[in-house]
Amino acid sequence: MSTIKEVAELAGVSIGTVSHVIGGSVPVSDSLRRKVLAAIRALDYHPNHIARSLKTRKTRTLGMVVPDMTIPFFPQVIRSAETAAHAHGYSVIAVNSDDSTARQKEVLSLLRSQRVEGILLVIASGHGSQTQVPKLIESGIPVVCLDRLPEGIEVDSVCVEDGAAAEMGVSHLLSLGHRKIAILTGPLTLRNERERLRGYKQAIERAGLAVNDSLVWEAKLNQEDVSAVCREHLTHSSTRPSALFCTNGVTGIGALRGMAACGLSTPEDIAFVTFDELTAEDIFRPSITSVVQPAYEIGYRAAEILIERIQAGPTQGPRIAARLPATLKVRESSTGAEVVKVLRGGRR
Amino acid sequence: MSTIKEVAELAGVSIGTVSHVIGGSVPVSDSLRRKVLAAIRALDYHPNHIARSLKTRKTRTLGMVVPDMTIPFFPQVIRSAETAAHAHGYSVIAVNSDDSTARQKEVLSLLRSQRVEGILLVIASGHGSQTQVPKLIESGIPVVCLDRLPEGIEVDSVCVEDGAAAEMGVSHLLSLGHRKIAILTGPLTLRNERERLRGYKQAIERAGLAVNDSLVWEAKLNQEDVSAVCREHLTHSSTRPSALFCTNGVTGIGALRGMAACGLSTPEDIAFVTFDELTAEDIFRPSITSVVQPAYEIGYRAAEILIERIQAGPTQGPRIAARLPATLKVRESSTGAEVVKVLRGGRR
DNA sequence: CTGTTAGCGCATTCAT
DNA sequence: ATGAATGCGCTAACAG
Repeated sequence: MSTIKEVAELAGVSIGTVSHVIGGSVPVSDSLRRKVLAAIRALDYHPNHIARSLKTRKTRTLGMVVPDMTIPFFPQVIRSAETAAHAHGYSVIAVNSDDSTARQKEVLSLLRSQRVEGILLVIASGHGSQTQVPKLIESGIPVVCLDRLPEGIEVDSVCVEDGAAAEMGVSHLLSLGHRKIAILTGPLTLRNERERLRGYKQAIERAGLAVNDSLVWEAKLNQEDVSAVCREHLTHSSTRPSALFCTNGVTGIGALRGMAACGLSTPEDIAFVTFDELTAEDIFRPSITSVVQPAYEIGYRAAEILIERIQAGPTQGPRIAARLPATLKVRESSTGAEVVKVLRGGRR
Repeated sequence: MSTIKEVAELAGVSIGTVSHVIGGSVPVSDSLRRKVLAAIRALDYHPNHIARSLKTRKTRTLGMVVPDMTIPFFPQVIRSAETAAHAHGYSVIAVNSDDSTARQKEVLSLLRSQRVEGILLVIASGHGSQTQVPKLIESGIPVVCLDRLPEGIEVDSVCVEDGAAAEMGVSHLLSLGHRKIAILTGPLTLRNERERLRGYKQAIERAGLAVNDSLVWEAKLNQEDVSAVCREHLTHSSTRPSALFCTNGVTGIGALRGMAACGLSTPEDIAFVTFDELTAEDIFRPSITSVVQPAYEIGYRAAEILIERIQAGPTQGPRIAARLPATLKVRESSTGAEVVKVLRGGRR
């Protein structure tokens, strides 16, 4: 791996000149520029970003932490963040936290050591407090939280309008005549899960019904736990709800599995609506009514906000809290029919 | 962001001593170590990897290039590679090439500038030659190719036994009595697509049939093109095959869409088998018979091989070509029944 | 055991 | 327009 020095020698100029033609900021005569470019090609020279960063104190790199890239929602967000970053000359390095606060701590520390200029963070769902975040921000590394927002921490954030989105899904079930609607959430340690639960309650109460706590089910974000919780609540037909609303894709898939395990199917036995799309709904049956998040926009906006913060410097401007509307895609799991309607969530 | 110097000052020791307690290689007295540790905590000090890397010429980082993380196969591979890397003290930074050779060139150059110690590469499918790869290897950066292997280039590789896997899928259709079996491949510029096609032909010929070129369909890796190709071949019932084999998840989904657009369904009108799983097959209908790749193992092995190469130094040992067996999951799209059988691909 | 020092490769003054 | 010199933060070799 050749260095700027070798390029300079081969071109017969000083390293300063080489640096100038690479940087482009300082003018260089055409003859020298040509020689330098030739030498660069001859040596297959690739500037050492490490050294450059050490000098300039800029890495042009964003860190991104997600719980688990194999959950389909996240690759979409990462990719759009990458696109936005790229448009501003930034790269993004994405890492998994395994949805563990301990591991999240490790990767944040790693990202810090790598001197990323900002961090896009989807927090882990464990109980650990998110004290790292203010530390990061204090120390000059802007953070934008996506999707899942931490408690009581001043930080820029981008997510869907959780409450309104959930309310939209549940209202849809109510409008279909359902009165006994259960909700299956992920860990309520996550604020967005609580928000979605709030939206559910609001919809129920607006319909003049009372919230029945025995219809509020909480599960961890893994298939086993979700299925177990479902089976526990679905075995007895007396207590069974007529409809089920799931607050995310993981609980959504798990619930369908749990229902299948109980010999129940949707929409025949239980009407079903979930956050997030589970599959190619145009092909597979039952097609599932979904509250769809604007995943692409969430990632894109988050990266843009982050880069703006970076470029604005450590200004203590007001925190940005972008809330994007979700879309309700009505399919047969709720209606029983194969009609597909689309409702846009209102921006409020 | 504090530096080692500040830590040293606060602790009242030299920067050498701080470096020693961090590195752990050189013994330090307990009293000093405690002081240093306290200073580190007090300052919330995070060692600058940039500076460290510049000095040690090691980044402990692997680069990984995939065409598109939103294709479900890739996040699995990335995650397992990350797991393997982490076990050896490495991080991985994954980037998308958008399946474009031009963009791939850019990101490889970027990765090189970032001085990653090795690269896991899933090549783009365009026509561009992969001359970058030998350059990378020559210059001391080991490369392991996954999934898609470049032409005529000496490089370590890990992928599924493409030919055998395809043959297994097609043989399954033959065993069901199908005689007019079409194959829908991705770009045949990709060797693995050609290998899968070879497996198809082998199965057909072993059954004593002749390969009919009009049943070999090729499409680009995007929904529009795949659907168009399908519709073109499926509209006339006279030329319609009784079964369709798709060589990857993208053409698989696209084909199902194309079939739906022609008013055809599987398994009733056309038996269907595809590489890769398309959805949660235990829940949605039709469940699709799939040739399943060991995604986790592919990523894991690839990372292990790469790290071994890195640690072995620029030895010119023999190239490793790991070929992993696929699994055939028989479901209703081929059999019409809801039985599920599982056949393991033989390791040969 | 502890401290001192010389670069790692590069961008950037500051001269010329 | 070009070049020489400085130092970013750190590790490793060495001296004490």
